[in-house]
Amino acid sequence: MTEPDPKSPPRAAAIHQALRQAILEQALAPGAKLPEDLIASQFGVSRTLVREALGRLAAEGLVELRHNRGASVAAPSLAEARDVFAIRRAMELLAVDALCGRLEPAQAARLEAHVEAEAAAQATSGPTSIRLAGEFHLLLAELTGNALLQRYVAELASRCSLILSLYGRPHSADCAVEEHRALIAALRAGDAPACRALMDHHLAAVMGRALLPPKPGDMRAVLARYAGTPAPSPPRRAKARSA
Amino acid sequence: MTEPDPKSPPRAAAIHQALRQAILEQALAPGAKLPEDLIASQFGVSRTLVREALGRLAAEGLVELRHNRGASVAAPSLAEARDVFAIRRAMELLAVDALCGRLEPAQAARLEAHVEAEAAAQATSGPTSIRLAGEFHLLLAELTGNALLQRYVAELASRCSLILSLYGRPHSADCAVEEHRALIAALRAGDAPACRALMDHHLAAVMGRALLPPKPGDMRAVLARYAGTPAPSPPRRAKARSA
DNA sequence: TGGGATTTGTTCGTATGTATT
DNA sequence: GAATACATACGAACAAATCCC
Repeated sequence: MTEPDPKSPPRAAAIHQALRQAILEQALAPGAKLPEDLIASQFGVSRTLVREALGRLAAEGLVELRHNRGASVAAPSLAEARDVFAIRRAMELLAVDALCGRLEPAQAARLEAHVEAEAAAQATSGPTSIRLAGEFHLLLAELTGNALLQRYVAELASRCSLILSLYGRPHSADCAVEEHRALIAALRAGDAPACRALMDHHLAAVMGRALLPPKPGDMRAVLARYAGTPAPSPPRRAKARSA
Repeated sequence: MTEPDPKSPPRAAAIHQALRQAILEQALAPGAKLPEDLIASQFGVSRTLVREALGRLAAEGLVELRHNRGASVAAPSLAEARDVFAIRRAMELLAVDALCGRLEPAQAARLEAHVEAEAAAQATSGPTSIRLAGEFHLLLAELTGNALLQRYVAELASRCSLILSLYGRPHSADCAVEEHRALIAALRAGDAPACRALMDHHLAAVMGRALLPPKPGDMRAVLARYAGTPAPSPPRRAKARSA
């Protein structure tokens, strides 16, 4: 009416976004039940919209939907974590390949401004720092101009956040800023191998944080899983759930 | 209880699958409207289940969902086609990387049996031949053991089919069989560069079919679009519907 | 094992928004 | 340009399944 909204405000998307944020911030822990009725009353809407939002979240892998048994926050297994990481790595390498040597000045400026914001937030706000570190990768995907890649990276990054909240350390973004800076430099220089290596190392650091939780001793076994080789530990079963 | 059905029959999934098949077989042409009421009565269910199915199809990129304007079969632009192809290429290269040199005998046997089925169908049934050619790629993804990769490849292959039905030739699977055989050989030999090159060439052939449609004359204009340059043909409108 | 409370799956009706004459 | 016809968005109620005691 009098409001400047060009599109009508999509109501289901608001619920979707709110639940998504709650999950990623661990306000809703992995495995937590998500009763439709409760959520509906909490948001002041009917169950229909909640259902739709839960359906989308399930498509993104953030919630698990069991027939006649309702929805719950996803609790990915380590095997699923490995799958997600492998695909995220491929997608982000695709992004840097597309950008390497083709970065326009305005795009480089956006990246550098973002990293500066990261550096600024690093000193003060913890949550903001984490959020910005993740959004750097979204920005990379966006700059490729490939909308589908952007969607996939967003989805995969979200699942990574959930996985890190399950298995990982609290995520110290200390190193991330420097690694982001180095990547931008390599992109500007058009050094494709360096770009790939930097991105690879950067993501491997994230993976490592997820896989070396309590005891540094089983690092080798954990890495063996990531490599996909059942080599030195045959009696290990792949059913490691709820650990 | 007495029935062997391990899961209850998900009714929405049936509608989803039926619509999906109808779209991929071009029984529903790109751009065609999909009225909830009509589909609901056709399937003998309420509009709610149809809505859910349409939502999933929209998440897969097979239908477009405009607010307050209903659903229609997706009609991807050439820019979207380029995006989909680029990501599919990365995903399938990831699959061959994971499989190269690690193919177990049973897995290799499955692949070869599939290719033999392709060869057999090639002489007789056209639709079956097309279906099997696509399922070869799904089988590759499945053999990696990465369930998420499998889902993504399935999704991307579906969108590719839709794109080919819009812009491509009728798809002659003649060459595919030989290319599939060559890829299996390279996977067994553990020749990673050859694997990547073969898969790359194979997918590039599919892309090429989509991009050189009726007249070889406007190839340049088409390629210009793919490059992302609006250069030589500004008066073209993107409204090509209901053709 | 069984019964009741709770939650989900589904249907149908109404209001709102869009396309058409 | 306004009124009509139609399709969609959303909500409330019914039926079925699950969970808990």
